[in-house]
Amino acid sequence: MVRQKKTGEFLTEVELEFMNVVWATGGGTVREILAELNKTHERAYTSVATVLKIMEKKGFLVSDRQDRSLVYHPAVQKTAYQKTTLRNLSSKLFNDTPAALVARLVEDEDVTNEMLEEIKALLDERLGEENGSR
Amino acid sequence: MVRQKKTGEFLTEVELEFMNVVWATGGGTVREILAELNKTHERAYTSVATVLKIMEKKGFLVSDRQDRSLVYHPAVQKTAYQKTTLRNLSSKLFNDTPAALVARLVEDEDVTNEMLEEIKALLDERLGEENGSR
DNA sequence: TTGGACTTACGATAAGTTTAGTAGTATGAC
DNA sequence: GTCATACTACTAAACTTATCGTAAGTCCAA
Repeated sequence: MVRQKKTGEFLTEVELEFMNVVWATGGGTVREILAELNKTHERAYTSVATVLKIMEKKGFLVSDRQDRSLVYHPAVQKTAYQKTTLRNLSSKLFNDTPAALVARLVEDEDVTNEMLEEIKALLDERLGEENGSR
Repeated sequence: MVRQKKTGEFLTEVELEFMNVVWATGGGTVREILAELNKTHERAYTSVATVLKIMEKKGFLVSDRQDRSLVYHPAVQKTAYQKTTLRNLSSKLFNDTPAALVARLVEDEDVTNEMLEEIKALLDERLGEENGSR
């Protein structure tokens, strides 16, 4: 039987690595993105160029031409992607209950009390906001 | 160049679907797992058998033989897998700051105030626990 | 003006994913 | 004993991912 996986909804491992660079820097030429990536992991120029092209086709990047070079920019905001990813994770692995997700996060010994307080502050902020607005 | 992706650390889309059945039921024969899966998505018997075998090789499942049939069981607890997944997500997409993750979660309009209160309660529980224990 | 340097486009390759067919083996009914 | 049944093992096909090489075009300098 023929497959037909709906592709491109989420970033692959490598694509995410690329995207993090683009998000952090705001984008740039293949050469510039390559330079940034190679700080942690050597890759050939053409490898980077190919992946960037694929990412554009998938809608994660846009490009415009400056001189002879393509300049890539994010087409999706990091916050938006974080949101869809969390929503997906919540639905696929946490039964659509975000509280369960946070519960697991909170269980992690490596999460410090400071972090927890920080998280609590965020919740209070949102809760207070809601009450104040109605 | 040869690729050598470190495979099997995380479940694929389909594997996660399978694993959710195994976690929910505690496991069973290919026939039983197939029956459960086919409630939402028709698949051939051999497709299911193949994926289960791969998952065993990857270490997500164990099997023992009962009569002629293989009976599969989870080799990894759901909570443990949730934890590694969250840790990975936090590191790759949230700069290793779980608070940022929760911030994005809390922003989601579909997360109700009840859920938020529930989350807050979890935090208080863990924070109180820590204080009491030292 | 020609040759190097740089660029993108395209193709190749190897491995992983997802689906399912076929073969071979064992069991139980008749 | 033989035949249908049911199971696993093996194979394969189509597609995605990740890597990189080669070709072809453009531009600048000697």
